[in-house]
Amino acid sequence: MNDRAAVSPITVSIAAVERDTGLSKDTLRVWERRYGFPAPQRDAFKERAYPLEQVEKLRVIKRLLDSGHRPGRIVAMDIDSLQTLGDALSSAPQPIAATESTDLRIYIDLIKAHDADGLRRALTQANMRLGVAALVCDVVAPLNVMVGDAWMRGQLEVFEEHMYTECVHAVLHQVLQQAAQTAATARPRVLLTTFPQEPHGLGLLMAQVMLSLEGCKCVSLGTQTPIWDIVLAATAHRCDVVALSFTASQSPNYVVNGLEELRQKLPRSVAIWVGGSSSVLLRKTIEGVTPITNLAALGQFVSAWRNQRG
Amino acid sequence: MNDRAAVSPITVSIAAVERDTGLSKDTLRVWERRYGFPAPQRDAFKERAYPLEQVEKLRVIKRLLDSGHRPGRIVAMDIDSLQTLGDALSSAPQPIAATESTDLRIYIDLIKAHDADGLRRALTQANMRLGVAALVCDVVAPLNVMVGDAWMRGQLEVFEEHMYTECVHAVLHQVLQQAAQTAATARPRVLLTTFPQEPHGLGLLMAQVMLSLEGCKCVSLGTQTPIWDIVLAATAHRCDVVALSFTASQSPNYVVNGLEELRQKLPRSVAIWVGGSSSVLLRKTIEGVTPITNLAALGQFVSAWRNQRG
DNA sequence: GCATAGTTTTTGTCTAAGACACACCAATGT
DNA sequence: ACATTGGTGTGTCTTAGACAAAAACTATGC
Repeated sequence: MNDRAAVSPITVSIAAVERDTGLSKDTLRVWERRYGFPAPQRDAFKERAYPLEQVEKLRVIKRLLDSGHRPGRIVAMDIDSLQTLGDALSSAPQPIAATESTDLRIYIDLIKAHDADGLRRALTQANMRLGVAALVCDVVAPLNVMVGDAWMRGQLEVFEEHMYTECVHAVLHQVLQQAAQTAATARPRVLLTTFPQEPHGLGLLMAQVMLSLEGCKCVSLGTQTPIWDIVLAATAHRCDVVALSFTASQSPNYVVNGLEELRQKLPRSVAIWVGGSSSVLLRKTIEGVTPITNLAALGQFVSAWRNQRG
Repeated sequence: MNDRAAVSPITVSIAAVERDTGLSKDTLRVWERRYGFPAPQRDAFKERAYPLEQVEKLRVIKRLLDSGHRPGRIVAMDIDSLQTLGDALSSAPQPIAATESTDLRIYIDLIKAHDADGLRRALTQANMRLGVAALVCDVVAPLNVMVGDAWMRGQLEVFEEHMYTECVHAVLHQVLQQAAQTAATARPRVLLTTFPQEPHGLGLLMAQVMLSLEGCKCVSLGTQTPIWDIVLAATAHRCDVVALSFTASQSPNYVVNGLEELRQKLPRSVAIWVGGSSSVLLRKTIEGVTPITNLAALGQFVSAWRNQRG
């Protein structure tokens, strides 16, 4: 039926690689020309057929790219050097107390045991023991980082990460429900969403929890709202703040352009708050856009807003 | 700074059109060559600059494509003819009683009024009044269709649809929480997820609610799980059934190929149940894959499974 | 009248190399 | 110390043509 593949063990098409790695077809072809990697075989129709090991390496490269490395330096490196680079990276920025770290291991163990119920229960208990704010800032946030790292090192399967995300989602939704409903007249009114190519909603949900705690009125649009619709929604809901979340998988270019475009289309009276792990947010300052470096500090920004306009 | 645009009122790049319409750059260029539409202007760098009205028309075309029309017939049509086509389409398949329809209008009105709190409250009340099953099958399911249609006709903005989705998500999560927790030993154990290019999780959540009602043990991976990871997860969680959800935005080709691949990699003892609005599911029969035509009938499939293996 | 098999059309994706804007980095000049 | 310049890295866009896969149509046989 499908006479493609069949050249060597298992190979995948360029379209599949684009889906799996997030690198565009154009980029894959240009790297091949410039750096000699990837070096796909050709199938019966002379089209590129990527061996799985090369796709694996491309994923590692993508992850390193997201954390600040440049293609010219790393694309041609062999897989071992890349691994070393990755290890160095993930062990460096860990300002978490050792006791906390060991604490968090029990969650990782639950993920590895595929115990969704247990994970949900453990998170709910952490909520009761530590309180909502600490659950979000001291448990979920560092856990996200640990899970991301473990995945990059190949210690965690994709489906295990998915299960984790789903559990956290459920627990945070529950927390949000329990938190006393905010009055419809509360201020500031905050619109939460992400840009079109950002599918990760966890950061958004964490922000929504923290903002609700601070007594803000939150309206979430979920993920991937077109920029023009963000503007329309902010107007329709009479929002004071638009809060956006970005992960490192975003093209920095698009993030900056998008934010500038949004800033231009949105009335100056509406503030833009951005957070997440995308490194551009810290490197570049965009006029009229406030970067939120960590979730625990969100309360201060809310206070500042109230002082200025309340 | 950005000297692009500026040719005419407002134009967008080909990359932006790809994001907004879901049509690939290749497709956009080939349509231009073959059908004479879209007919983008050129910016200062001779790159394609699409006027907003053309993007709007492309979105309508995309929607018609998803519901079975073919490009050659509709791409060159003018906007009015397309609109007529769309109206004919959405009024035809509506086996909903008139009384129900008018009932559902109140939800649409709440969406139009941008009243997220009110919408959530109305849905929660419907849950108490009608029960969980009726909420899902008689309210949410037909509402999804109405919202989709209203959006295609331009009666609803994207952000309004997003708000609706987010509210339903929250309510269903809440319902799921309240439903008596299923024992860990309950059977069948069902794994819920979608294929990589399917971002819509609402159908999944509805199915999870219905399955939980029937006393199944559900494990959700959220959306967009790679096929290989579905196999790994099904094994790790010792699942009896893998349930997948598809919307019409899926390329039929990919759906069928993906299902065949999954069927091949998964042990025969694990059933595959598929549901959703993708028309291929009904047209083609795939060996070892069970199509679920409507949510209300899910219970029968669960009973059948239990009779056969319990 | 209708099923099956074979042919034609439609459609989206892939290929190739080149051009070029924009971002980054370093070395120069004030 | 700091602005300006220039080189280089990088990804996206451009072109037209080729072609596989799917859909639609046609012909044949019963």
